[in-house]
Amino acid sequence: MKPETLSFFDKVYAVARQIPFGRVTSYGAIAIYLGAAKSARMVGYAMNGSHSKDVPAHRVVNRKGLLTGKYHFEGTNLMLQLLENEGIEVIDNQIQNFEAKFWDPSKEL
DNA sequence: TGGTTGACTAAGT
DNA sequence: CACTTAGCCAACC
Repeated sequence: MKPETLSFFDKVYAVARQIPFGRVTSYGAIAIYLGAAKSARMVGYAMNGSHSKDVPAHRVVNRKGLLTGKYHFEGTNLMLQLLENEGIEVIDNQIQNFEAKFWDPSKEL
């Protein structure tokens, strides 16, 4: 492989695409998996371009399980709907039983 | 080339 | 307990 052709963003997309159905992860977890633990902000920043990618951005939330990025989706409830569609209960932008749904790429990938 | 940005996180007030 | 500050760093302009 030639990682040089893949920007940090592309790596983020690659990991995000591998998030299992019905599971979620955090920006920081992805950053750690990519070897840039301090670049959690970059992961979120990368998701800005996820619109044109096949990236399930709705499965990526902050480390509290809060849907901080839901306003970046088209509607106000699209992200919430997508999560609920996967069997994830979300109340007030907060994923319920978040720890059970959490998927850590550095451990499971 | 260099300053600004931000879908984060942890720690402090 | 809610808000603020600071650190972080790759992409963007």
